Amino acid sequence: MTPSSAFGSGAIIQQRNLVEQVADYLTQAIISQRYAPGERLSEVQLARDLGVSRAPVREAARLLESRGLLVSQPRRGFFVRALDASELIDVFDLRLCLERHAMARLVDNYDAQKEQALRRQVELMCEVALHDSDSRKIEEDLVFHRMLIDFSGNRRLLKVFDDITHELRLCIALIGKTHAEPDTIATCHWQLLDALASGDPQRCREAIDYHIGVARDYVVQGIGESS
Amino acid sequence: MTPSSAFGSGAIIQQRNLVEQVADYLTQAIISQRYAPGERLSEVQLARDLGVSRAPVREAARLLESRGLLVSQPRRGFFVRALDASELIDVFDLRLCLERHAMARLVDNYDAQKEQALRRQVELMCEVALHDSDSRKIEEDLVFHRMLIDFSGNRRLLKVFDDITHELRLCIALIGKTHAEPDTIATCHWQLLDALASGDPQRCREAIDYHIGVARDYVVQGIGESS
DNA sequence: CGATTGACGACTGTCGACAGTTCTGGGAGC
DNA sequence: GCTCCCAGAACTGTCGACAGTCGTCAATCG
Repeated sequence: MTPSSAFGSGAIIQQRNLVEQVADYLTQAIISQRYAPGERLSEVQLARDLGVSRAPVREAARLLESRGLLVSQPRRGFFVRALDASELIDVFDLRLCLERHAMARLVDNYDAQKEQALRRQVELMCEVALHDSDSRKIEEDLVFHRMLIDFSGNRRLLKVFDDITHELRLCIALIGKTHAEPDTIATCHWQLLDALASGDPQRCREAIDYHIGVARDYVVQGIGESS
Repeated sequence: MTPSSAFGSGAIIQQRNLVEQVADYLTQAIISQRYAPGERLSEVQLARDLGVSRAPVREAARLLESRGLLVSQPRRGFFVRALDASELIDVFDLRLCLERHAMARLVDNYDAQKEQALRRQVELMCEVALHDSDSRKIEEDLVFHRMLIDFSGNRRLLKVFDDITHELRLCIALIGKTHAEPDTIATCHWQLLDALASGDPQRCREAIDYHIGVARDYVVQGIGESS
């Protein structure tokens, strides 16, 4: 958690995996919109700024490309991913696809331990919603949904979710709006837990459809306004 | 430098993207099991064999890692992905998740053009099933399912499918069994088309559940035998 | 005055090299 | 004979350099 000012201006970084560090730096820079959508990134410039060579920069950029934060054009380099409304809808539709499936699998092997873990996370989210920053709220929300998918038991599903998580953060950052009010968040997520506890697949599906639908409409509306 | 003849039919390396070529070579080598599951790949060795430097080999390996054909361990290098039964089930469960969603979306905007394209593909598959090689059959089957997802209209969904396609090929190769008989293939896929034509979401869901379920059981049974 | 072209600069794709780490095989010790 | 340890080999992570390509902008031509 040390705010590596070493990354600020040409300082030398060592010790840990350079690729990982560069990837983290780039991810943060893109999410926080220090790089504008569509902006071209120069490998040489980046390498100079970070005090490393081009090799780790290239690898990190490829990694972020696979995560959907960058796009590459042959012989032209990397560009910051620019999401239009249509792509945004697709991302949330994919998210709905994943979470719907996870809920269906989860309701079949739901137990007290999982319920307690999820319940504690929602409580944490409610707490965070009152006091902390927007980004913290978003992170805790993502943690909840990641748990949902993790508990479904399909690791491959989780991997896909982890990938789109980065895109989701970008989406949320792009529209620049906070999540809804604390009580709204609470209500939405308690509904999910109630549905799971009921053991009724149909009810689970309706709950998650509503939940992701609300989030999607919220984001789509937001991008409509900001563009 | 040394225009190695290691590339299939002595093709010249220059001209096209080296990374892409190395990735294709590696993909083929892994799918065709010229590299055993779990086998370690040496960057230096590969670069020497292909007559290129390590840089494109590394990038290609990273690409295949993101596609699930290789796994990397820090400071130890790349290893050919070894799939156990559990991971295999997860992959097919993810596939079910994607295709189920695609069917649900597709049935809402189904039209004559899409129906005709799908119908033609099934006819091609029946034709191929009679005369061609196993790999060709598998490829045409994947083309059909890719069309299904493409027609659903969600490009992001398609990207995930394209990713797991490589894993699917690996799964199928690992169990070393052919697809079922031609008439079975035909029946299964006509059922999907019939369900779509009926416009009934429930029927679509049952059809795709059955279809992928059969494929999954087939592969899981296969890997149980081979291991 | 507008379109074309050619030179300049910047950048990507690719290469070989070096340092530190991991693996391997043989010898010493028990 | 078996185990442990150490030296050499091999490998990955990282670096700087070079060549070919792409974009830019100004000079030239119609």
